[in-house]
Amino acid sequence: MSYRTHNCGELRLTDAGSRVKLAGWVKRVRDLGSMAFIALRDHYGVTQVIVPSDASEELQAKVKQLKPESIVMIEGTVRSRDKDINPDMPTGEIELLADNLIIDSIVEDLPFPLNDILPSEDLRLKYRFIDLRREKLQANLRLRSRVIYSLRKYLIEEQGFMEIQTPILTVSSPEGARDFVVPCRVHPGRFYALPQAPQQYKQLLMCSGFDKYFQIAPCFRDEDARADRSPGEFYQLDMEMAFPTQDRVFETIEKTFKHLNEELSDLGKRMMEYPFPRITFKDAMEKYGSDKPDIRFGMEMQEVSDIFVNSEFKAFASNATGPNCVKAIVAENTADRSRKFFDKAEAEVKKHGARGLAYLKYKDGEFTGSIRKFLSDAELDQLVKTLNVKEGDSILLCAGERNLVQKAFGKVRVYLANVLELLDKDLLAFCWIVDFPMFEYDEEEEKIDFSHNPFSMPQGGMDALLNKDPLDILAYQYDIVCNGYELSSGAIRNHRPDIMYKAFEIVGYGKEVVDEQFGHMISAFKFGAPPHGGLAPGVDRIVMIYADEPNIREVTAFPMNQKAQDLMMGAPSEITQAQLDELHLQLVVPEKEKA
RNA sequence: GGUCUGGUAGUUCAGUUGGUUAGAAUACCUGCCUGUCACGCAGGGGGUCGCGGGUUCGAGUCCCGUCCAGACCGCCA
Repeated sequence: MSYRTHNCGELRLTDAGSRVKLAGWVKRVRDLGSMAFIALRDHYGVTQVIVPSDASEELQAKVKQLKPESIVMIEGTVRSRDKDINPDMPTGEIELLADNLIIDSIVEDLPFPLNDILPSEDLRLKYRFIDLRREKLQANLRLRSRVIYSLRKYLIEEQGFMEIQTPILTVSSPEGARDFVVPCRVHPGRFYALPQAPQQYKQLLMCSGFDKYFQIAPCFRDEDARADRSPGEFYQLDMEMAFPTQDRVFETIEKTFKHLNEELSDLGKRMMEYPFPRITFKDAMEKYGSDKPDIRFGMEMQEVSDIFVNSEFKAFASNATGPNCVKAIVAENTADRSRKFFDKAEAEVKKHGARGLAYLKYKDGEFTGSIRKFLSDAELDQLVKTLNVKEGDSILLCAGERNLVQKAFGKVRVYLANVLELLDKDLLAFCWIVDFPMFEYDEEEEKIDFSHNPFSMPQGGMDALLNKDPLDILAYQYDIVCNGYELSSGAIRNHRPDIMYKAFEIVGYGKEVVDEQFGHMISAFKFGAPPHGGLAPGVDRIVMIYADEPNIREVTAFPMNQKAQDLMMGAPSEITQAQLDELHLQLVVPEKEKA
């Protein structure tokens, strides 16, 4: 006995005349009276089954019982559809002439139909096992599997990496995100933590003498969700190399992504630039207002403060010096756009805290627009020259405190790209953001703090820590970005205890504190730590980009909702008093959270 | 923790200035139908308009509160 001889996606005209068995889900029944058609679906595709008018009464009666998503096994003969082929289906040239049909299960009415109109997300997530039957989700998860397989195969076979599993139950760390903690039966009052990333383990593996490590690593962070960020858990391609330079790390990753893109060539994505361009953190902020810029399109912010230092236009002159700035974006071929177009762009900067947005349209060699009358001819000439403005372009200008202008105006840049349809979904614009500052001034705490990762090697090493203004020191800290998504942070690590102590001293932590919080790391570094570094690109985000999905839940089999609940399984859930007792736990649940 | 948008039939949505018995599509049920492929045709059942309160002769619609969802900010070394 067998359930099937073929799957629902493989029969072709050459199979005509064969006797076959198919099994699957009833996608749809089209009952024409004495004859009926059944669209039968499985993981591989859809095949049309015909129950002819001369079929047995028993068979015809069974067809009447079928509902969408019923599970059936159907036996019959493959035949050509002759004139009635369906060119939109891979199996559209044939159909299965049924003579035997077994209903394995008749289903209840579905909570939502499996059509192109998506129901609310909480309903989709509650019945995820049904939602996952959609072709798009099946394709996304197949793609995810291909991505992971390709990365593993290439890193191991072509780059000499090895995959090592690190613990899921580990220790809580004071740095970074909030930990998920796990109580412990045999150690009352003590907790494991789930790893935010296998960061320390991979560094310790380098100290152990492994040369090139990677892992498709689950990571857990108790932080709030975004469209591109799961609450709770996600997967990283976690990597680390011994004795690398920053360039060597970049080269390894660039080759890995190039290979991945070749493996996925059927998806038609092309890399904009290879090797990936490098943009300093400072330049990224000045030009794009973001450390994860989408560089598929231009429209960089340009500095025009100097033009307005002595301007009669006080709104710009007052912002042209000191901590403030005036920046410009040239939007090509937008001089014919309506007032509304520019008003909406202004609403966008205001949403992000800027005071306003001025604009100038350049048409027939003349400027018009909101601030034309306040500017001198000399200033306009300089704008044209500096910005290389062409006939039909318009200039958007934003003035104010530099950090604020960068951020708000940068959002307008992306907003405009969307409105002007400049985003090519088949383009992969990878770039490296490099030279992150090691330290920054924390306004609230009124002290110097690490700006990103305290375990990155400062550029210039000990000499820089001893002799430079801390705020001028850069780190061997980098991000890899694609199409505006941060795929990963990474760094050449600080593997020298003396440099580590000194770096922590600058932000006000004594040796005792470092020893107490990072003792095992420092200890390992004292017994022969090689220079090492790496990064950890997010697997979910890579798949999102290739699947053209703006939401991470569309590339995850069983995602949680924004509030970090699994609506299907009901997690998180209460546990019994007996479980609490065994774990030596007492609960203090806030009144309003009680069920 | 905050901001914005939304919540009306199983599902997706419409619902005008507050005014008759809250509509459409789809799904579901019944009947008809021999080439459909989103099959078609005829008929039928299905609603605490998220919840609570208020204004009003009258509230899906206006006001207040509250709950839920998503996107964003904070947060994410």
